[in-house]
Amino acid sequence: MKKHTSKKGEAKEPADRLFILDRASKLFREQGFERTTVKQVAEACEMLPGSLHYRYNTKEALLVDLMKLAIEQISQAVLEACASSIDPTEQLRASINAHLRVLVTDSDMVYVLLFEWRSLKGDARKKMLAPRDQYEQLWAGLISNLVEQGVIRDDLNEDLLRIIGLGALNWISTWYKEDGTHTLEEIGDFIWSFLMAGLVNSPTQEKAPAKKKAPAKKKNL
Amino acid sequence: MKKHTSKKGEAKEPADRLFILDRASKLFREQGFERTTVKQVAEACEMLPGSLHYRYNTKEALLVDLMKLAIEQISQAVLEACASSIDPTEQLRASINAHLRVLVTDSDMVYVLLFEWRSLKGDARKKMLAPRDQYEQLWAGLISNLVEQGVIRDDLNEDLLRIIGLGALNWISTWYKEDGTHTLEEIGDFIWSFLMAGLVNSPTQEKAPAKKKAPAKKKNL
DNA sequence: GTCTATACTCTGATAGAC
DNA sequence: GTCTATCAGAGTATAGAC
Repeated sequence: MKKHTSKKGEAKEPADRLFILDRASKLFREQGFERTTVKQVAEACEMLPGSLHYRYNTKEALLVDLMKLAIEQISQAVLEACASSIDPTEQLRASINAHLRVLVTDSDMVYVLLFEWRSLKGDARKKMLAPRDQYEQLWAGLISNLVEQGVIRDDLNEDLLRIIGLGALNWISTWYKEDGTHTLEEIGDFIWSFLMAGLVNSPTQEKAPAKKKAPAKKKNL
Repeated sequence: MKKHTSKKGEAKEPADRLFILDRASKLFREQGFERTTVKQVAEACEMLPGSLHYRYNTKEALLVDLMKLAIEQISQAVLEACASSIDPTEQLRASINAHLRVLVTDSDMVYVLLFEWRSLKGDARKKMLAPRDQYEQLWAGLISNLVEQGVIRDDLNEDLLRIIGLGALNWISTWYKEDGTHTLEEIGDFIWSFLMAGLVNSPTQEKAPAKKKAPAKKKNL
C-alpha cells in the first residue's frame, strides 16, 4: 500500500528503494537469503509478490542492489570516521568503531553484504568485487599511514593485518547482543587499545622474545 | 551402492556415518545448507534419497549429527595441540594453528558448524550449546594459564580476548585459498607472534600510551 | 505501479516392494 | 538397507486486468 513517493517526475531514486532494501535485509539477516522467500519480502514491504517483481525481476537482483547500497553505507561511515581527526591513531579508533556500529547495529544491509556473499552467482559476484576492493583500500590507506608515521612496526605484513583485523570485527556481529555486558564502543575500544598497547606483559620487550620462538624462516610476516 | 560395513552385528557407529557426513558437509560448505537439496546429498553419497532417509529422517537431523561430530573434531585437534607442549605460549601457538587447520583445510564439517548455526532451529540449537561451550572452555583455560604465568597482561578481559581472537581465526576461512601467497601455518604464526610481540613500534612502551587515549572510564577491558 | 491468478519446477518426506 | 514411485506443499517467476 506504500505509495510511490517520487515528486515532479524526477523518480531517479525512489524512496521506496531504501524502504524495500531495508525490510528485505532485515529478513535476510534473520533467516538467511536462501531461506527467505520473495513472498515474505513482499509482505514485509506491505505489497504483493507481483508488485515487488515490478522493481526487481529476480530475487538475486534484489540482493545485488542491496549489497551495492551496503558498500556505500559502510564506506561512508568509515570515511566520516577518518574525517573526524587528523591523527591516524584516532582515525583508526574511530574507523574500528564505525565499521562495528554500521555492521552490528545500524545496517542490516551491511551484515547481509558480508554474510551472503556465497549467494551471489558468478556474474553478480564479479560486479561486486570492485566496490569491495575500494572499501578495503580505505583500510589499507589507514594502516599505511600508521606505518609511515612510525606508529606501527614496519616489519608487519599490512595486507594480513588488515584482512585479519577486519575479520575479527566482522565476526563480532555473529554474537554481539545489545543487552550484553559491553557496549559496542567498549568492544571497539578494547580492540583498539589492544592493538595500540599490545598483549604481553613485558614492558621492555623486544620484537618477538617468546621463549620458544616459532620457526624463524618467515621474514615478512 | 556403498555397502554397510558393520561386522558381527556391532553396528554402533557405522563407517557410513563418516562417509555421509563428509560428503554432505562438502556440499553444505560450497553451497550452503539451505541451497543444498537432500537429493544432492544422496547423489554425493552414491545412494538415492530414500536410502538417505533411512539414516536421517529429516534434513535437519543430518545437520545436527554433522555438527556434533564437527565439535568433536575441532575439540580433539586443539586438545592434541595443547598436549604437544607444556609451555603455555607454545600451546597457544599450536592451538591457533590447529583451529585454523581443521577449520580451513581438514574438515568441511567444522566450517559448516561455524557458518550454518543459523539453520539450526530452536530445539536443535539448544542441544548444541553445551558442546560448543565446552570447546570454548578449552580456550578459556589456555588463556587463563597465560595470564597466571604472567605472559599476558592481567588487566585484559579474558572472555573478550578469547571470543574476538577466535572470531579472527574463523573469518580467515572465508577468504583463504590454498594457492595463496601464504601457507596456513604462516598465517597462524603471524597471529601468534602478533599477539606475543604486539603491534606498536615503541619498545619501552607503557600499558596504553597512545597520544589520544580512549575514554578512560572502562577499567576491566 | 499494483493487483489477481497461475504456470512450472523443485523440495522434503513418505510408502511399500524387494 | 536400498530401491521405485509418488505425494503434498512451497518456491520463483510470469501474464494480464485494473
